[in-house]
Formats: sequence, C-alpha cells, structure tokens
Amino acid sequence: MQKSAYEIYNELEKLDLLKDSPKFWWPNAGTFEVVVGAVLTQNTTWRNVEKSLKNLEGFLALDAFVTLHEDVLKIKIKPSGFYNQKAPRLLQLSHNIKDTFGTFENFQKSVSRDWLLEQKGIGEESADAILCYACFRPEMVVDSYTKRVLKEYGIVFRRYSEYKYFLESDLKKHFSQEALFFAFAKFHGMIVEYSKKKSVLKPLH
DNA sequence: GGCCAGGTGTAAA
DNA sequence: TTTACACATGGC
Repeated sequence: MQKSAYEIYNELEKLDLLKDSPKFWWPNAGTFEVVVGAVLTQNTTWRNVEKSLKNLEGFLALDAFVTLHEDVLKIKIKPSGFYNQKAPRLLQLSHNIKDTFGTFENFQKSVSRDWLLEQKGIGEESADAILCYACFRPEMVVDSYTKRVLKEYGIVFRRYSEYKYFLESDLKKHFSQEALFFAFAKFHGMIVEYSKKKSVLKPLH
C-alpha cells in the first residue's frame, strides 16, 4: 500500500530532523541571498555554495549585487562551479528583478512562477526554491533528495510536475492556506536532512 | 583517481 | 517529447 504525502510528512516529523536548522530551514530565508543560493546550488553541494556566499559578503542584497562586474562575480562564485554560466545568469536575473519590480520586497510580493521560469538559468526547481524560501510562498521544492526519498517509498514519477502535485495536493488537504508555506518549507527541509543523515549511515549505491 | 553534488539550456533524434 | 551532452569545483 503506497503511503500518502501527509503520512510521509508525519513520519519525517517524528524524527526531529530540523532541530539544528534555521527557522525556515534555508539559511537567511526571506532575503535576496536565497535567490543567489538557489542558482549557485544547481548541481552543486551546499558546502561549495557556502564558500561562494562567503566571498560575496557585502553584496548579498539586490542593490549591492547589481554593482558587481561579471568577471569579479565569476571569481567570487568559483568554488560553486559552473561560474561561466552562473555569473551572467545571476546578473541578468538581478537586473530583471530591479527593472521589473524595483525592489526585492516588491519582487517577493509580486513575482509569479511563470516570470521566474522565463529567466535564463531558472528552471522549475530553482523557481520553487525562490518562491518558497525567498518569497514565503506555498510552493513545494522537488530536488534530487526528494526523488531519492520518495523512491525509498516506492514512489517514482517521470515529470517534475508529477512529484510536485503528489506532495502538494495531499498536504493542501491537511493544512490551512496560511499554514501551507511553513508545511512545504518544513517538508522539503526534512526530506533533505533525512536524506543527508541516511547517506552517512548507509551510502546509497 | 573516479564519481557525484540541493539543475539548466541547447541540439538533435 | 525524449535523450544526450556541456557546464566546473571540491569532498570523499
């Protein structure tokens, strides 16, 4: 019998996986830094992203970030890899945020998933990460950890949208609209922490 | 030394 | 629509 998303949520919650994590799991949730981190972590370990974020100290607000020159940015984000494509994409995205929304606060309030997906370098996962952890929207992030954990439960889909629907639709039945953002933010956080913890005990493969 | 990580864009079948 | 490949560093 296949478990529902809510049943998996409750199982993970019992493990107290987020006790050492920030309030909304993603470091500095609700800030522009999440936008930068979401792009930098693409196919990259968070450990390497942290090195880049440290190099970017003082530039992790929208207005400061757009003053960076591309070649300088490339050097700063070198530790998180793919810097030749991530640097121009991050700068373009930041300028588009400024041109379209004016401020980061207005971006948080007004941006849509479709607008994010039009940006070069933002795919479905990055869009959802930004919406959830930078904008506090009720959007569930699906990443490789999510697929790995669900696979253990015998749940496998083909498309990103199928994973997202499986997780979101069931939780929507059990949480109020106001509680949904926190439930999604927590759920994804628990999935990642569970997956990380497990791989220490027993490497997959 | 080889494999892989909190993906995405592009080109070709 | 699906598959294949480039992109790059650092940890194990």
